Amino acid sequence: MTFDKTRSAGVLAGELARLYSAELQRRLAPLGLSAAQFLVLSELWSEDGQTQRALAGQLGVEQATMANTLARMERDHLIARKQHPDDRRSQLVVLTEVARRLEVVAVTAAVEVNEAVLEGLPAAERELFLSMLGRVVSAMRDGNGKQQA
Amino acid sequence: MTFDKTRSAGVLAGELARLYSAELQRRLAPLGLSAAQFLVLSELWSEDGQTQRALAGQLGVEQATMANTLARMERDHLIARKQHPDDRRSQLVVLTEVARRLEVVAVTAAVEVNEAVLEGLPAAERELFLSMLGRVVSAMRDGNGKQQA
DNA sequence: TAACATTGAATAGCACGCTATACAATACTG
DNA sequence: CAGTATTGTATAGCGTGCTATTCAATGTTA
Repeated sequence: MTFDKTRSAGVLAGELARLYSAELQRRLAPLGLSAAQFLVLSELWSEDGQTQRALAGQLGVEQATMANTLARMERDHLIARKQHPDDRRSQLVVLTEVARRLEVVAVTAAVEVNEAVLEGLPAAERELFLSMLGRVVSAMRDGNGKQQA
Repeated sequence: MTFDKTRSAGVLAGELARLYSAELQRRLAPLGLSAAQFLVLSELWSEDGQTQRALAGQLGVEQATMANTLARMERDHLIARKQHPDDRRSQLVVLTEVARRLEVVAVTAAVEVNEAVLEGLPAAERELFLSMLGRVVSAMRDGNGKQQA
């Protein structure tokens, strides 16, 4: 009755996630960005002026988590907030000039770190690995393991 | 110049890790255990009476992280501390009776959650996926992406 | 329209990662 | 042996995830 963490997909994914985010953080730190902030920015680079709830939905985190992350990003002058035109509860999150200028260099760094991760596998297996990861995540997201659909 | 998070091994691993740990947490909560605490216990079930530093090493977390986790586990009566026989700086972390009794049911739950993760893939691909994850993690651990060896 | 439900956001409080420090005990070295 | 380095823990402070709660604004409906 033992648990072999070296053969646990969950544990291995957790360790990979920590290693990845440490390395990305190391690369982004000179730009004044963290890994989580980078993900928010990458959504805004695709489409500026989104709502807090929309951003949380895109990245799959809770609204409260996004609220805190955005508060830190506002503090660090990466984003600003604009009144929503038709809903006074809501605000639109917009990029600052500074954040807009970081796109190319930050995306380049992130792409490189992701390539470094895949260097642990022979080139021929890399696509398959990404596809498997994607399928596992999707299956898990639509309620794998939960009784009721 | 965009970043596709659906094809980023790091982002996908992070999401898988969060989904896994939420599900495991859901299963372990009735036992009074969290996912991180389960990992510590699983080390102690293999070998009781380890040092804090040894536990941190086994699980690949920093000493400070382990110190905090152990403090919570002591608070929750899952572990106790015993004087180290030959080193007065150090203590041995030992299981409580309560924690010893949780082994079978907790390991069963964890195994089931890990099986649920793999259900996202056809049976024939599961071994390969675990092997790939393991190789990627190992490569990353021994300084992939870092300049100096 | 008045009452109720829903939605967007903020906040409190917790877990668990991290780095940086501090301190005592032990080990090494001149 | 004295002085210095190393080792084992603890603690402070922070980021980023979570749930639960609150509050204002908006929608719905009797």
